[in-house]
Amino acid sequence: MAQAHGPSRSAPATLSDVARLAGVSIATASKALNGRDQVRAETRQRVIEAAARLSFRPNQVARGLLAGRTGTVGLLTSDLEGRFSIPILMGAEDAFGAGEVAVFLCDARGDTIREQHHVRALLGRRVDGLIVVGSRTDPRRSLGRELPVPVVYAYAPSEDPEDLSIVPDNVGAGRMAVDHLLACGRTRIAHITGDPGYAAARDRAEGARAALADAGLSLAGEPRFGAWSEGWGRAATALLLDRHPDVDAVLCGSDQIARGALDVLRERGHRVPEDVAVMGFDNWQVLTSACRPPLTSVDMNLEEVGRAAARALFTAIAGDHGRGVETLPCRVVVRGSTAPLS
Amino acid sequence: MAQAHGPSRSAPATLSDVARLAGVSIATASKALNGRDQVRAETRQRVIEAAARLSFRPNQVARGLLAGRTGTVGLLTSDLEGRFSIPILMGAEDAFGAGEVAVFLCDARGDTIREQHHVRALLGRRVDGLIVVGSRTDPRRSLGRELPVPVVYAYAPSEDPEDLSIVPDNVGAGRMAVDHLLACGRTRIAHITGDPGYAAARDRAEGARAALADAGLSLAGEPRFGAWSEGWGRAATALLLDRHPDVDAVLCGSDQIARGALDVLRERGHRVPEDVAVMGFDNWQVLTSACRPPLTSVDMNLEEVGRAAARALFTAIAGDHGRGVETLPCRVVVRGSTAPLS
DNA sequence: AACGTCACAGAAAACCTTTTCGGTCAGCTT
DNA sequence: AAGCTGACCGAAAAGGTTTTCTGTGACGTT
Repeated sequence: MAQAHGPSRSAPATLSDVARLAGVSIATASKALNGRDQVRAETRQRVIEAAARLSFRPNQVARGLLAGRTGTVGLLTSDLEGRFSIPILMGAEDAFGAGEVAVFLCDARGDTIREQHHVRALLGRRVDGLIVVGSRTDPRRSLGRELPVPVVYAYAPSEDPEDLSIVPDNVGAGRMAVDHLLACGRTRIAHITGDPGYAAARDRAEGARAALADAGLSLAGEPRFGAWSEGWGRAATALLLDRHPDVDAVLCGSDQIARGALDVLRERGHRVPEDVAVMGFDNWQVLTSACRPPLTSVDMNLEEVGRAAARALFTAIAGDHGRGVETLPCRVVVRGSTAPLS
Repeated sequence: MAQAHGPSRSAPATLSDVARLAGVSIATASKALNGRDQVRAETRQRVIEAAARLSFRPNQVARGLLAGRTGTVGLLTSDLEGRFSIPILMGAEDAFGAGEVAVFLCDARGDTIREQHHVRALLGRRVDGLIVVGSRTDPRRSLGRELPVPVVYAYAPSEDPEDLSIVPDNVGAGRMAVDHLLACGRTRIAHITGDPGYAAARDRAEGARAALADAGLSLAGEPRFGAWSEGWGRAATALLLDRHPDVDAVLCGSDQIARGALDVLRERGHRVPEDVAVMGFDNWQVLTSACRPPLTSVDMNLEEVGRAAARALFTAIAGDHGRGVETLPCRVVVRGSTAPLS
């Protein structure tokens, strides 16, 4: 199966090939192709044709060496598997791709050693900047202030306030969720959420509480912290219904938890959304659309987080450094699991 | 918030800085650091210390320009959002990272124009090779034979048999699934699967049929093609139970379909796995562990597909080209939804 | 003392592009 | 005819590293 011929592997054409074919010097060829003046229109045309014939593509490596900027950035994720990195990565890739910047992808797999290794490798390649994507919104160790290139932290903020971090506004997300439920006329709202070790869980709960307080209300019972799983969603909902049979809304800390809640509600004969409204967080398409009824959820706008991080890195590379933690708003996506009380 | 000072942005040390500090010429410094001979041990030591003091990292850009190989590859996905690309990407990143190769990530978003654009950009950066990751196992258009670097197709094979493609063995996966159900003593096996426009659906069905034929059996009814959704899983299972109330196993074309099937079975009072065994494909953790009972599923070994693609690209870059479609075996992951008939 | 050998260090070329600066030539003015 | 202007083109340097080739001493041999 293996063999050694393969397709044509001729070395790509260089500028001097183009120049030779067009009968001009290298310098003239460069000027002609880059739209600089000092070149007669007719000469320029000859060069352009020669370049086309050889399918010449300027060597970005050489250009990078000369310019001191390579037009590349490193994107360092700590956990590709987790589903939060992907939309951020897509947003960043999108924003950079438009700006002719190429992205090196590195996955540290949650290992600090590997992360250090990747940082060194990326610096060796003279990236113009770095984006560090975390897997949780809890603050993470800074890469340090002594790096030769700007760094932007996305999703997981840096512990160092001198660094620039872009994160979704989880507190605001909790507020928005409760505001939506209040707008639906719900007043007995319970909150079932995930692992209290996660800032996301605490922040969302805090936002929910604050929004209720603003309305002169409070949660039905304490927030129920547990795990980010359907199993916990089911268990906690069962308990909730025993203790507070009159709830008219369950705000769940994730779509998975919400899915579990929906299943138990349905099994126990509660109608959603007529009797009880249910909401989740993350707006994870596969889950929200598989739920019965489809799940209203708060979208964390992660793709926008990625785009914003990319833009921030752009301006930092241009010399204009930001600092501190910048939060981005989320948005409620309404589906069948919430509706006004009739 | 924005401002212009920021951390130290001194240009990284160059080899000539090191040489000057060590009091030797650039050439000697290079030889000392790269372990070549022609350098006295004492001199070498001085150079190494100087390099450490300046935290010198050789400029891979310059090295790449000289060597003609950049130590970079392009990873071109057609659909990052879809969950199949990610494990492949992780496997490839893993295999390359160990080999000191850096990966450019590009997402074409299913758009041919954008794909072409990315290919050109990557070639301009003089990548040593390309991996093209598809979102479906259906054959896709080749990038062409005239590219100056080797290309390996992963997941979605190239239409051109001269190209090298690495794909999971969906036919084999169908066989393995049925073999497992047969080993559990099941004989009345139904198959509910997804969109018949997908080769994955057809291949798995074909494998299932072949394995049953080998055992002198056939499917309970025709394979039920539909959509890759829980909704279809529910609907098809309801129909199936009406038509064939005596099935003792349902092989589902995806974990989502299987989840729908499980829900309907439970709602109708069938015990899983005692009365009916249920299996899915893809081994999508979030789903398999959220199911009641946890779902037995066929893992497509996508990470291994990514690793194999990376290895194949490695050897292709070394000049040893493969061709044709190479299939990789899958594996059954047994959980609570299948068990021997008692 | 002349020569050869050996160990080591440095100069320079190569990789490819961009940019600066100097040079050539036609055409024009005085 | 001499000088000037302006348009155009090419030589060369720069960017950082690796490698080849050419020294340059020290030392040992004849």
